[in-house]
Amino acid sequence: MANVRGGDLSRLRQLNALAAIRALREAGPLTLTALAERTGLSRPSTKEVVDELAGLGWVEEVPPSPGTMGRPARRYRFRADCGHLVGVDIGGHNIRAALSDLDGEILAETRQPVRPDDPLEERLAAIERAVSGCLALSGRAVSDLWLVAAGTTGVVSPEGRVQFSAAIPAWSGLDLAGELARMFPCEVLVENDSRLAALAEARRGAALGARDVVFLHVGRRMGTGLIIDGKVHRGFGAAAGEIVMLPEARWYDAPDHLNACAVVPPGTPEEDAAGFTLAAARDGDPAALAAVGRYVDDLAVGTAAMVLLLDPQVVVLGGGFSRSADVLLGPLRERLERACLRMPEVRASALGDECVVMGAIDYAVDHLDRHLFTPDAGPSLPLPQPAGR
Amino acid sequence: MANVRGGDLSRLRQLNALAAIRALREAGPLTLTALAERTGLSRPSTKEVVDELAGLGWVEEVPPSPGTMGRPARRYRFRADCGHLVGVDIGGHNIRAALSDLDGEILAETRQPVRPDDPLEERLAAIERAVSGCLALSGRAVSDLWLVAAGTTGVVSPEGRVQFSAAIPAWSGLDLAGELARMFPCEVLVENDSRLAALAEARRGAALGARDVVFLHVGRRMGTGLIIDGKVHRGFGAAAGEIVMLPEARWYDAPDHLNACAVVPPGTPEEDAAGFTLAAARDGDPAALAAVGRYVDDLAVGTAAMVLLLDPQVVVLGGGFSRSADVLLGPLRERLERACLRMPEVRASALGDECVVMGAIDYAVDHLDRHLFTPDAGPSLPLPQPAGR
DNA sequence: CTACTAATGAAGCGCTCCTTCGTAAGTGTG
DNA sequence: CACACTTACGAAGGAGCGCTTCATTAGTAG
Repeated sequence: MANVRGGDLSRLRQLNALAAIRALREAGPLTLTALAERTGLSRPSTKEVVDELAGLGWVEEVPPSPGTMGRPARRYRFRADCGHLVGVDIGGHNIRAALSDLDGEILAETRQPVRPDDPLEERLAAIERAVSGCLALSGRAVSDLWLVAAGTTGVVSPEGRVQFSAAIPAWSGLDLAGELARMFPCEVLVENDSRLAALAEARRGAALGARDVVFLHVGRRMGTGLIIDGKVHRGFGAAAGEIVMLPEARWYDAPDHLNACAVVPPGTPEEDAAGFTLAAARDGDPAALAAVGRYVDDLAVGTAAMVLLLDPQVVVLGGGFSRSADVLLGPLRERLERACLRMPEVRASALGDECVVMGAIDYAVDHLDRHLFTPDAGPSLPLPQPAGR
Repeated sequence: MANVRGGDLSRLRQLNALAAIRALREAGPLTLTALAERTGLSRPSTKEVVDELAGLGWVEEVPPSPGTMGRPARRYRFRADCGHLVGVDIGGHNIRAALSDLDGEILAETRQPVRPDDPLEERLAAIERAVSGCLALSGRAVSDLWLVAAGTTGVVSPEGRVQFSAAIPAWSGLDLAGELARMFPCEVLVENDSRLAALAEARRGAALGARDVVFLHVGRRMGTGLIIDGKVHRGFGAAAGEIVMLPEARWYDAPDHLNACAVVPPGTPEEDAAGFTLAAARDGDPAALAAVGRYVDDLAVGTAAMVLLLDPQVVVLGGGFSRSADVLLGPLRERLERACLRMPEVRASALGDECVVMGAIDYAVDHLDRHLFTPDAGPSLPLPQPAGR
């Protein structure tokens, strides 16, 4: 049982202000009458609340909608642009950054190519370049940032330290949250990239609206992200989703089936091999199809374990190989049908390469919602003084 | 974003009344001053709130604690006895029922032996007998019941229908929630028994305080229950936790290792066989120890899958075989150490056979808390008119 | 019996929301 | 272009809730 605190009149006002903000964020610009209806307050009270919020910079008036009967009503909107969020995707070959407003609307995006064996400093510098790029593109200063959320490969500790990363050797052991906190004068969040990808698919992608989602990162490396009851599931030690480590789930070596296919030209670097097999399978090549079959056989084992255990509404196929989702989805569904008690929907990622950045943004938005716009949780309004414009 | 409703003064009073109730439930009898401190209200306001709650029957005065300096303060307590809950455990061989007050404090318990192949009517009658027994023992009438929560083996649909039960043949397809609703004039909840057992262990058993818990039901049949973020995880179609169905998890046939051991006397009925092996293993019999080793080998595979996937704080070993936890825990820990990224605590059930009934009670308490004692969720106070005494 | 301690109860104040009503600012029609 | 109609605005008056203050009461300690 969490909060036992009661409150006085000012608390009631705060509650009503929060309700007004939530209503405006959900339904866009609203007239006083419409807002009063949604919040359940009377019009005069609504007016007072809105005036107060306008004074604080959270809300502003927009021109009335023309062509209506009667006296035109003043309309107000939530100023999603009074603060900004940055999401970063730290991958082996690319650093992506995106800047959004408080509603998670993307305002700018950048990409910085890097190499897996780049030294630590170079990669950190690339992160800084990527974010600076976003700020420049959108005409904002670093002081406009309220929150930076980063997703990275590897196991991330609850405190934001990278415990171990197979994809980025120099990354293991790094206090990523600390480095980012040194870089940016605002709060910093760090999460595992697959978990953020899962969140993005659940919030705006292939699993829109679902509260229980399993995200499969299929590619040269395998990974998973779980959304449970609408929230990212981290686990007690932030190590959830690491089913790849279980030999019996047959995930770790699964991509080898695609690499070892006869259709791959000799001498192809390992990182490009699977692409040939998947392409050939799409064209109907029997050897490639067989290889894909063996790959999906393995993929389905770990996936079935997750589906049986969690009974998600949707399974989303993401990661590099999901570009070949047309080749993979059918066989995967077929095997899951046989193995699962209740067949979930199985869909391809709708966000592709943007998945992790989007997820980082959504994660930041969630954090804000919870800490700023939810009663009984944290300091509540009014905190980060929204800029005067 | 859930609730967008604001509220007026009466809402504030409701919030404060709820805060007072929660404080009293958490900390037992409190004086006005103590309650005022906890709720953050002033003393006069607290008085008014308490008076109102006393009028409604939610709260009552208790004698002041003697031997204090100054004028003795009046003390108040939450009347946990103003409503009652029943939990039922519907197993193959036993029907257990328990009656508790609104705080989940057990007031009476009964057990009715049944047989797996009993006809439907007989089993339903046994449920009714078990509950009547509790009512008689505690001197309550069926009209005092606010909520009945039942746990049953098998897959239970979100609506409370038993989809399939291997342990109780006649049970499959039954609209259990409907049957119970016909039996009792109050709200009825139905859940899978392993999930309720998991909840009990997380609330008052071996995993007390943990928010992410994996409960393993080890016995003649295998099952699991998941507590995620403090709540029972059902999954979208209420089919979560059915990892037994996955051949690769090697759970379904795992008990056979114990049944097939040489130490089991020939002619032993299958349901008693494992007991001999576990007992012999405790005495150090090499053949039995080897059989237990093979059993745990299999058990550990599915368990490792769950631990890797969910990263729980605690894994609880429950079910019939958990009476031999001393024999099982060591080998299981050893195998998990090797397989898992972060080793969870592995503990034996603290509640034993009472696990499911307790869980049913806890589930009912949770339901009440959410619907009655939490702001912004459901009808809120005052609803089921608490009895006058 | 007196001093001290701590809770009680009543009175007065301020804040927030509500309802009501007259006024203002548009559109549509003759 | 004036009028009726529609819809929103703004001010005024009233009720409910929580706060602070202070005299009073009911105990214990010496």
